[in-house]
Amino acid sequence: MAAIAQDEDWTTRFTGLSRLEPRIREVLTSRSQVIRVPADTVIFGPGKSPENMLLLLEGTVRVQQLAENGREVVLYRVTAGESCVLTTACMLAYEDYSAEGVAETDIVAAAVPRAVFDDLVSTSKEFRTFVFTAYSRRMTDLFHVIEDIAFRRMDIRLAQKIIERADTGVLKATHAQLAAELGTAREVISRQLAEFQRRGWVTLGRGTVEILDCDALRKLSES
Amino acid sequence: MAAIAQDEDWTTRFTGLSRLEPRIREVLTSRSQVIRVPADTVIFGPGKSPENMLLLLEGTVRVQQLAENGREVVLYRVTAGESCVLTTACMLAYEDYSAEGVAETDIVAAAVPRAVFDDLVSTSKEFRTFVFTAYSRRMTDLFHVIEDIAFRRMDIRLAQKIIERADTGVLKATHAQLAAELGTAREVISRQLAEFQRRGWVTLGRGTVEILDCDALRKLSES
DNA sequence: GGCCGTTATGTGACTAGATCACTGATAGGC
DNA sequence: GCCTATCAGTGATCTAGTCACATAACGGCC
Repeated sequence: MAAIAQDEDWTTRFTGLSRLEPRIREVLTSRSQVIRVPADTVIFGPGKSPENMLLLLEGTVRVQQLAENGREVVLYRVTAGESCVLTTACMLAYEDYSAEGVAETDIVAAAVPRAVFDDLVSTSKEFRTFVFTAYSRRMTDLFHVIEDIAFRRMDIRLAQKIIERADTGVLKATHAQLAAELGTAREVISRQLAEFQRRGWVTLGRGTVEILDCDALRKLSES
Repeated sequence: MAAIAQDEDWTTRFTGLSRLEPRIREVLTSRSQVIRVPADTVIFGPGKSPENMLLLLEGTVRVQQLAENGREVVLYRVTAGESCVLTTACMLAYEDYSAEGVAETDIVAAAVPRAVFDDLVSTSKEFRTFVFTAYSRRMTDLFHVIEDIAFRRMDIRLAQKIIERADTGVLKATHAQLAAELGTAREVISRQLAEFQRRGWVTLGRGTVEILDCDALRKLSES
């Protein structure tokens, strides 16, 4: 996670933008602004549509759906090198959505103004492909979320999530946070984790889940 | 639902395309082909990506998610005057999706070849807006589906679906079809409908649900 | 170190929903 | 009038979500 140099050509950090014609690259870098946003900032959400399309250079944005009763579910994450299409979506059209994007870490992003975005879409085939690919990927992500929620068992989903988000072998998250990830209730997570611990797959601590038997978790998550 | 005249300018049927410049309109109509597809045809799906973007002139396309265990859930419907963005999505990029689109009725659509689509996106701001609006709308639809599945009770969702799909006061659908709409099991629907009938809100027949008390259903669906 | 408010987790009882394995009912074709 | 789909009803059982709590661990602060 290298820092961004002041005049670095960050376009090369995006798969899909690497082969832009120099002229387009110039437009993109010169007419957009690199911004920094602290962790936990709400980037967009009901009643807060951003002016710009964001291209994430560093950090991750968590996009989640909120329900009236306070429960949540994570839809997808935007990581460095990806664009936040939802931003584009509400920038260009529809506003009636109930999802919000939150900076999960401190963030560095290129903010591309609406007009520049439109210009680039119309003049660069590469950029068009980049944008449409981003849309498709998100759609696909949403399909997977729907499939998971509607048809997969909680234990399987939890095992999967633990593996996915525990890079070091220890996952730092409370049961409540995991519940919000998966769109379920905290008690459900507590009980499932207790069961995993009983089987010797994990050790639980306050705010942590330590993986003992990754293979067992993986096996469950693939069943 | 008037028939399509052979050389009709169908672009006016689409909100968002009505103010196209004549040159663009000409490109769109002359370089795309009006096709007819019988009901129940799979328009796209895993392993079947179409060559063209479809603009629906008549009929509806049901887009649904399939699970391995045979269960399904309806994601959204594309109606006359809308475009099938998923088609665009898989046309332009990503292929790994598990949703499929099925002609729910006989269909008349304008098939816009990939090259023409790309041309139009780059040359017409109106067309761009049209495409992005379509994407946003679908995204929003998916958010609602997720919210429903994750957080709303089955009885509420069923009441809502009955009202939504029973234009004449009688809904023609089997319990299994309603279950596939809502992503649940047939038995769950049968029991819920039995309860609605017990309360005097509907009368059930083989393959039909007749609404007796629409207000009661609406009240439930809004709670 | 002991006190205290906050946050995190544990647990029982209950309701809703999903699954399984059936049975019974009805329409339509012959 | 019979046969065979297809459609609908039902009990038992399991998983998941809800509610109402009881404990337990941490992080200051005196």
